[in-house]
Amino acid sequence: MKVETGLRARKKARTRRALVEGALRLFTQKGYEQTTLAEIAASADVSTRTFFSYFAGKEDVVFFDADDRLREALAMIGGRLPGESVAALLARVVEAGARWEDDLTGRLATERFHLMMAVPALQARALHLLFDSQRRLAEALCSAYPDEVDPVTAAAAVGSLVGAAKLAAVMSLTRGETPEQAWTAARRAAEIAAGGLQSLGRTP
Amino acid sequence: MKVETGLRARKKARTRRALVEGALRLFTQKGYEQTTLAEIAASADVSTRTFFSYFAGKEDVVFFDADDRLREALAMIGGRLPGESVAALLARVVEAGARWEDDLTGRLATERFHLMMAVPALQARALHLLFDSQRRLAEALCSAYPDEVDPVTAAAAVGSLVGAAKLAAVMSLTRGETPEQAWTAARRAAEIAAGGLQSLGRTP
DNA sequence: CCAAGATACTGCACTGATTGAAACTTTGCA
DNA sequence: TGCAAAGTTTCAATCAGTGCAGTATCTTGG
Repeated sequence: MKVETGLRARKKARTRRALVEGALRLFTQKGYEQTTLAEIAASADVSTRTFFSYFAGKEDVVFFDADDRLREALAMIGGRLPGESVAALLARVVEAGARWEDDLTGRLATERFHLMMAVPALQARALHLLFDSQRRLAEALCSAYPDEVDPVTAAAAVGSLVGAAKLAAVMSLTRGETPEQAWTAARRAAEIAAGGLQSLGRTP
Repeated sequence: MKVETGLRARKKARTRRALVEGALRLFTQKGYEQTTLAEIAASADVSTRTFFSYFAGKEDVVFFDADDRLREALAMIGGRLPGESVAALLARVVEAGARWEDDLTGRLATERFHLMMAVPALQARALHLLFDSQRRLAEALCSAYPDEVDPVTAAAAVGSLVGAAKLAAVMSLTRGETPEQAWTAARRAAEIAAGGLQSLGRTP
């Protein structure tokens, strides 16, 4: 896993970033579907055809950092602290995800939220990515706790936590709340999920 | 909500069914992306344009019964038994979903599974549909338990249960297990999620 | 420093999904 | 029967995505 450093690699990185920035700017300016690939490519001074050697499709530009984030989460699970419980580990992973910062990510996070809420195609892509991530996280969890966690348990743990958090966050945003409130809702939902549902529906 | 019965309505229903059957047959025969809308339309003796007055897109044919199933689930939540706990109600809903039968649904369930596992576009659509359903189920849950369940709790309950079940099912299928085994995995995952994750990762 | 060889970029043609508009046909009903 | 609504078809246009062939640009071994 060596870090590329040649001229070629630097140029690629610059173009990639130009594509992301241009695309996100255009998307928020004129709307996602109103923006054509030709315009995005033009904004980064490459041909339309070249766009596809950087991203597999129009939607993927928006999730340019998904790979890195997943990689980080997987690394955290792989390097779990000895004696740490599954719940505690997953809590750490979620927390790290919430804090993720990055030149682009930080600056564009809010716009991306709005885009995702507004554009069905992006919602679908987001869910798909998130789901694939869950699958890989669950697998990693199995490997990290080979004696204690079987595949179904791992799926239950990851799916339940992420499922609860995601739904709570989106519903919060749909209700018109701020991204901060959404994060709070997500954490609370994750806690509820972690604690189990048995007690719900009878006033405590 | 009256049931249409005229010639017009019967004809529409017949065409719709023809489109679904033709599409599913072609999909499993030659593959999803290898099948064009023109072929699907031809298989039902309508023009390509007309296809779009029955379905919003190519992917939607595959999920022709999603609406009905959601409607049923919402009705069950709306008519919850007095005194029934959230967990018990949701368990009933899941169970009813698992038993869903229908001329087409039953016959095509397995093929649909295979398609969904194989075609990314369908996975994405499925997740999106499922997510929207979750959102509406959570809202219904809020209304059904106005005094005991706030939005975040409802999201946590639905998201956690569905998230766990879905991930477990898909991972089971990915592992090459049968649809029956996948259902079993899903139920077990849902139980684990319902019971909470606190205890995981320490040998019981 | 230079020639291969590998990579990346471009233009072009083409398939196929999706949409809008206008003309036409069928069905429901007075 | 004859009109209006609903449903279809035809036609044209847009745009995402893909395959291909040729060109331009790095990287590397010598």
